[in-house]
Amino acid sequence: MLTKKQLDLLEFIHKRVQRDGVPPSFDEMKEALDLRSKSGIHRLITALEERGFIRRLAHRARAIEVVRLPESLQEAPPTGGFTPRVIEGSKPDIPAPENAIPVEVHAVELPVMGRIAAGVPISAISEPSHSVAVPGQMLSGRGEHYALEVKGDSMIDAGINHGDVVVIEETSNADNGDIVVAVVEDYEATLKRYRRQGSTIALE
Amino acid sequence: MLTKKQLDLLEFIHKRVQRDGVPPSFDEMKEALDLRSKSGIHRLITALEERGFIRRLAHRARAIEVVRLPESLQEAPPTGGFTPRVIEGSKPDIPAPENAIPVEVHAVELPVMGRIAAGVPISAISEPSHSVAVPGQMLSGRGEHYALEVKGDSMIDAGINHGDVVVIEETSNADNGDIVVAVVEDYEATLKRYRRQGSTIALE
DNA sequence: CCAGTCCGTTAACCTTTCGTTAACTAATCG
DNA sequence: CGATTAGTTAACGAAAGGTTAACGGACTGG
Repeated sequence: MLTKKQLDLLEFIHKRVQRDGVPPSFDEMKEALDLRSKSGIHRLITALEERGFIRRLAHRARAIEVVRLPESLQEAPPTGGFTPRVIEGSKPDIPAPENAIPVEVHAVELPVMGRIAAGVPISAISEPSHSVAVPGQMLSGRGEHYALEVKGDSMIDAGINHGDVVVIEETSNADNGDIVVAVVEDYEATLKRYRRQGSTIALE
Repeated sequence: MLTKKQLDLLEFIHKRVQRDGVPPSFDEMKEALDLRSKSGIHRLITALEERGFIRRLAHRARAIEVVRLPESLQEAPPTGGFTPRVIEGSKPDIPAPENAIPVEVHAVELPVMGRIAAGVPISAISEPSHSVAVPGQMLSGRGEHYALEVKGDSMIDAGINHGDVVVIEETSNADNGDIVVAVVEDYEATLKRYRRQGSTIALE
């Protein structure tokens, strides 16, 4: 996903944030990568932002935030790390009630069918890649549900950010203002807000 | 699902990402598969993408990401790790497998302890009001967890909106940049970003 | 045998990445 | 306000990387 340079820079930023709590300035990054100019940094930053690894505020000094790390930089569990693999809540001991039917299941496992762009359509809804547990409260009871991972920030106004997982309800109709999955040309999918005027449909 | 060639390429890409953190270029893949041309790689890559094993950004250098692996390449799960499996679609009726232990619980019910302001402190963390199911992926494995409902929009930059439910991990220390629950005067709670400079602590 | 798929190859072509210089604009601070 | 610091943009060339079209061989299932 990243070139060597991009990875190097990302790693440097991450280390600095960890150490100082403050992201480095362009000049500091320039030094770190042994460049003679900030322009190169600017371009790398842009590439990292485009790929969803960092988020930033234009024109603000040191306004860079590492959003996610590639697997290769993931911290080792020993200290301070966050290990999403171990499943352990506060009440891990569900005492397996003998010959009891699981009365109320408050969560349902939904398959994550792929990634979807909030804005620009990207590669299609494909095969389930993995699954997430979703609180029963989020399901409508009608229709099938599945999940998609969101790529990009263009639905940020609706509180849908890059990396979020959205739960989709399959339905045969949509109301004005609903957020829908629009499938373009049978293989590209995108998240849009549905709006109908008379007989025409607008996807915002 | 995959041809031998496709599998070989997928395996190679995966190994390279594991080893270097950087996906291989077309030329490198060409070498690895002992081809004389990048075109073949291009075709294989397209096939892999079509089948949902990789994801990529067109025209971007090394912008390939392995999304999932076929069973034949699956790594042995490290002790304590877990491999999320697609269990269920929408149907909440789990057939109650006879004399089976609930081996893997992918969700945990967490109590919602009240509401919290993102910005201005509001009424305290109180009694549990109800509970939500939370995907196991969101828990860290250490410490107790509970949930809070967010009121207000001042953490919107961090993707935390009004009405969201945040999952809190109880811990004895915080790192710079972490978002923490700050309790003021023993009864008011608020969500802030933690920042330490030398011996002083700033809550933004 | 034909149609269809997979695969290897050549070669031209286009786009991105990268380092660099230099000028410009936006925030910050006294 | 003016000086300073920090981030932004344009432009250029070289190198690296990705895309496309076209030809042909091997194989498979009607």
